Amino acid sequence: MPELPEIYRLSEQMNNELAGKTIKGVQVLQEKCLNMPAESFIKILSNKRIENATSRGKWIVIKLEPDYRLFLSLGMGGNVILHENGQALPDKYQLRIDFHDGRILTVGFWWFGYAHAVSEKDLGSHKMTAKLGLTPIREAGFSLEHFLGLLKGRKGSVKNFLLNQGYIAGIGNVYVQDILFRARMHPGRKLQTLTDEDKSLLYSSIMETLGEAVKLGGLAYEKDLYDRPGGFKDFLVGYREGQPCPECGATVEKIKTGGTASYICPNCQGTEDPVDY
Amino acid sequence: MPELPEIYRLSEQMNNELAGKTIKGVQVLQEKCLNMPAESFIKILSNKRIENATSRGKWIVIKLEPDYRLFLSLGMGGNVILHENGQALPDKYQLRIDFHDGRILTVGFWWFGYAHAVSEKDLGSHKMTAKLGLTPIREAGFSLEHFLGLLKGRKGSVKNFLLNQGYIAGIGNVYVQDILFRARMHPGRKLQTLTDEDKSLLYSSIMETLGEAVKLGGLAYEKDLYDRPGGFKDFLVGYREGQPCPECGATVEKIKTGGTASYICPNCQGTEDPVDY
DNA sequence: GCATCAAACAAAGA
DNA sequence: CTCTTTGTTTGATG
Repeated sequence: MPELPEIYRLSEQMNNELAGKTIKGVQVLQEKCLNMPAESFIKILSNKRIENATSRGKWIVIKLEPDYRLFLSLGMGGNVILHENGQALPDKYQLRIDFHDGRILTVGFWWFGYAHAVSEKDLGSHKMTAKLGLTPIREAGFSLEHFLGLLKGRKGSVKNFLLNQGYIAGIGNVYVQDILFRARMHPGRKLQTLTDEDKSLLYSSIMETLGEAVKLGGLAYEKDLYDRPGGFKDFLVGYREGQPCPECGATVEKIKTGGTASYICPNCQGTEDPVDY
Repeated sequence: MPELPEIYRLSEQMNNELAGKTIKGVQVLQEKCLNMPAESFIKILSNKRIENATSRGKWIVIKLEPDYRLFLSLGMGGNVILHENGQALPDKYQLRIDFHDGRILTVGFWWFGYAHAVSEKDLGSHKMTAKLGLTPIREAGFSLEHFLGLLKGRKGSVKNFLLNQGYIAGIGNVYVQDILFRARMHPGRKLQTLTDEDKSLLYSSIMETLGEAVKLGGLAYEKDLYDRPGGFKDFLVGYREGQPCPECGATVEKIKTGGTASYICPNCQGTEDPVDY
């Protein structure tokens, strides 16, 4: 489950290593992760020069000259690894891209991922990326003002809001746990009950949680372009079921919130709302 | 997504089979589809004699003697099946009603459905059924005059009007497609732009589309009380994206109209209004 | 009061 | 650990 920090790191590394390089060949081992037949996909990528690599939310975006973008999503988990000339490849991967300098990029995911090639003129109709919100940390436009605007008149629970990629791109069920804890909010807290102070606090929680994770290079159990782990491993409450809350010592609980699991301190986050999931 | 024709057929079959029968026992497998605790629900239904079964819009209405009604809604899809003595039951269902003659009724839905028991004196406060409009075909009161009265002074799009159960009960996102095509109207067409002729045409389209579907026993992919499919499968434009319009041969398009999808012939229905969804 | 919009709801399938 | 799709109802907002 790579989220914003992991994808950010990968895209930065890819930009450093691959900008200016030209694709020599492409091998597709799982056609259904594409948005077109493998043949067309290979034809589009082959001999294209990479202009740059960046990210939007949980998507890696690779600009191919002159007018295509390659969107990569690792779905619920996976990796993108750059292999030096002669270095062994992983046992399993879905996509392999060879460069003229002999280096090889492999893209693998263990459940569902996508590799979509989209022309500039079709960007608007690429459903999965056309309507993404801004990416915190990465895009300066994600300001407190912007955030308050997003919340205006919005209903539903704060957790569903944070996970909705159309509002904010890049938060998944991992980082959302600590964001909510930092803001001392129950995941089921209704947006309409948030005070201005709550909203500012939530904004800072997002920026701090993601900012720190980006600085640390993402999660310790996710790998970067060089197959090295990140440095973020000390969750506040996320995935710490049964362990003490770092703030008050109460036991962290795992609860079901709609379709997803949530980890909360029932003391610090539990008093807010009469919402029973 | 059973709509008027499917629900009509089911209620007729239930009336034929179950009127006069007495409920022996009730099993609730999903309490949240009820409007009360399972215990109360079971107590109300048990040993009640069924007076008759009928339908209103998308609701099956079962009258229990002396003063209760059981309302069933199948939500986005489901089935009501009557099992003869000893016949195997489905793998999954939410509600099971046993009769003294050994037959068993199972009610199952794959998303959200309701089984609400309401006393005669509380009918007015049962929000989901209290303010339903008339049911075309089933209720003779749904005349051209009545229909014109409904439209008087009303604003908004013709599709939203047709789907509003408070005006007309029983039309959903399936049948509305062909009703609009038959009337040669774009779903976003504003009611205020309709001429008298348009309104009559729309009325006939409703009566013809639903009338034919009722005659054919509803949709071919929905099952009746005996687990048999209906005979309606030849949509004019509904769910025929990419196929030729039966009238002019133009390619049927799938478009977003507010929250729902619409299937239209851009040639036959597209010229009417400058409404862009 | 009415039209519009967004959200919730469950589960499967990618 | 993901995201989309599906149809209906409801509750907030203008």
